[in-house]
Amino acid sequence: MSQPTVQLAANFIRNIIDEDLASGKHQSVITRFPPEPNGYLHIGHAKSICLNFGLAAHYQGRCHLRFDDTNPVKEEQEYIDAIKTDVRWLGFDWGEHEYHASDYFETLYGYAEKLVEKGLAYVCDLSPEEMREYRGTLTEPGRDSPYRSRSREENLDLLRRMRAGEFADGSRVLRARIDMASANVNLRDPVLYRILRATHPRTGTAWCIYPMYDFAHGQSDSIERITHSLCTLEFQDHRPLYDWLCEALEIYHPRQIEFSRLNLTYTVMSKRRLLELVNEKHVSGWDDPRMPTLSGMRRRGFTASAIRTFCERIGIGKSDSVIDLSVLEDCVREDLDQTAPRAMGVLRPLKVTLTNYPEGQSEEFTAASHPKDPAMGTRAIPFSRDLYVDRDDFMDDPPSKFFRLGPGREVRLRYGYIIRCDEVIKDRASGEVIELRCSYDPETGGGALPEGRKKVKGIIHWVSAAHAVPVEVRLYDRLLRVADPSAEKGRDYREFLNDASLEVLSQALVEPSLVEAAPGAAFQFERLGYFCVDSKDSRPGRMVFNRSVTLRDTWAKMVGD
RNA sequence: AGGGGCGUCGCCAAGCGGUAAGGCACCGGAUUUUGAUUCCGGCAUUCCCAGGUUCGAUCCCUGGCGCCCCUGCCA
Repeated sequence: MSQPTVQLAANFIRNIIDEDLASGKHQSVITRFPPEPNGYLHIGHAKSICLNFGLAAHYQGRCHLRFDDTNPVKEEQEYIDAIKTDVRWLGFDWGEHEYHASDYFETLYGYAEKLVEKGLAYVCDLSPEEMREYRGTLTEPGRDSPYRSRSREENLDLLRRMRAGEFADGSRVLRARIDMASANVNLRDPVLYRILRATHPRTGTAWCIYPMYDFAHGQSDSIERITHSLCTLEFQDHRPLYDWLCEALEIYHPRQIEFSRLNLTYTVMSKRRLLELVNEKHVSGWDDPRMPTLSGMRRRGFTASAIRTFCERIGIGKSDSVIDLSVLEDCVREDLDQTAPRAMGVLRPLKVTLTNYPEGQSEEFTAASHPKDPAMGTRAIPFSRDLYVDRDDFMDDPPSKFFRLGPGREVRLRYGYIIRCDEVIKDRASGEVIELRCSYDPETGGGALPEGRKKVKGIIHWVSAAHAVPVEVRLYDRLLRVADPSAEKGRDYREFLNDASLEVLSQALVEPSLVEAAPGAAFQFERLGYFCVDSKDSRPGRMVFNRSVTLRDTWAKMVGD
């Protein structure tokens, strides 16, 4: 697999790398994408993936895929597999460089003994509650643990027995001996190892002690000779510890650089919240098309290319940001406009009978699959007396600017004839419009416009009743009703879930050329939006289409959306 | 006086002492058998505020103000 070309806009991290290369500090660039396999990847991860792999590609270095698998109680093989699938789908290749922090458990343990031998770590018997007490607060210094002054010999003995499984879970920890009075809480003798009897997806029950993030991440970076270790802003306070450990251990010292994480309007991005949405059944799963997960977006019909473009456009910085969903949607439209074949589909069918078209007769029109790309070919569209158009394209009492059907109004059927609405049939009881009786102009087939005939402004899509394929269409909308739930102080994002985020249309009809469409295939339903065949629920006899994104709609905007 | 960050157009974001890139959004207009696409044009005399240094400051200094993160044996 070749790396996709990733355009990299200027950003402060590139500036740092340029300086490091110019000064000779580094000859090449090695980055890494370090997910914890405790959930599915989301678009925020895509930002990190594109950054890390993009930088590696740009500087002709390399990027490792490394699983930060140091907490077996939360991590699962299912997530490891899904993460690899998603990174590959996004278009990146880590080659031989797949690593796991668990690959380094033995080395990491050796580092722990080294720290003990240098008098820089000790085994502490404080309970979690006691430790919290001793830690102090943000404004008050902590106090030294009574176990802080154990001898090296005793610490080494205790550490070895911790590893050997002689102590109960949670009864002791290994701590770095730094400074209980530090203004940076992370430096108040942070825990390095805890006792935890859990089956690890890769190491099974080989270990009963596991290193903490702070004692695994930087060390793994060091082992892999990562030059620039990029992470999100919340780790800034950990950098002094990252640096302290590299110095104390006297090992290769990568540079940690932090950037701001991605937030998108109308959704949530943390794995914790996404897990909640899944567990509480607000969505159908991690790959629900409303989820900001990569698997959800893929199923929604967003392309890897669009997501890469998005990650390039939003840039990299250090200020808290919330990116407008429209940026992502624009990337999706930009990509799909070029690649998606056109087709016609009617979402909410309204019957149209052409009173002057012979019963039993039919004909075919040839339609281009793409208005600008002849190479995409054409398809045949059957036409007959009985048609369906979308209910949205008819108004009983339309304003003059409404260029569609209404009593006495003329409109062109896309690729077909101009028709005029002669009669509106309503249900006697409900008053609902149930049929339009129209007449067609035989001189106007396939877009023809006879001399002297005035052009009609409106063009609408349609399907032939006898030829159309009944399908299910799922319309998706924003997950939340508010743009930025974090701005709603003291309120839970679940209060803002959008009840209308999924609308299932079971009566939809599509043109017959779509029966062959494969799962995942994307189309533009003309005048409506981009749709793809659902990769999970679509069946040959009952196809399911997901709306990826609507087309821009200036009419909807005019009438006030 | 707890520590660490951030503050350039509605949302992102370049900019690194020489007189405010770009994208999205928004507003016009042209083309159009998708009210789509495409195409033209508009959109920060101003960079959180106040002082200072300088011939000149968004970029340097000082002092404010606002927002975010940190007290897991999570990552």
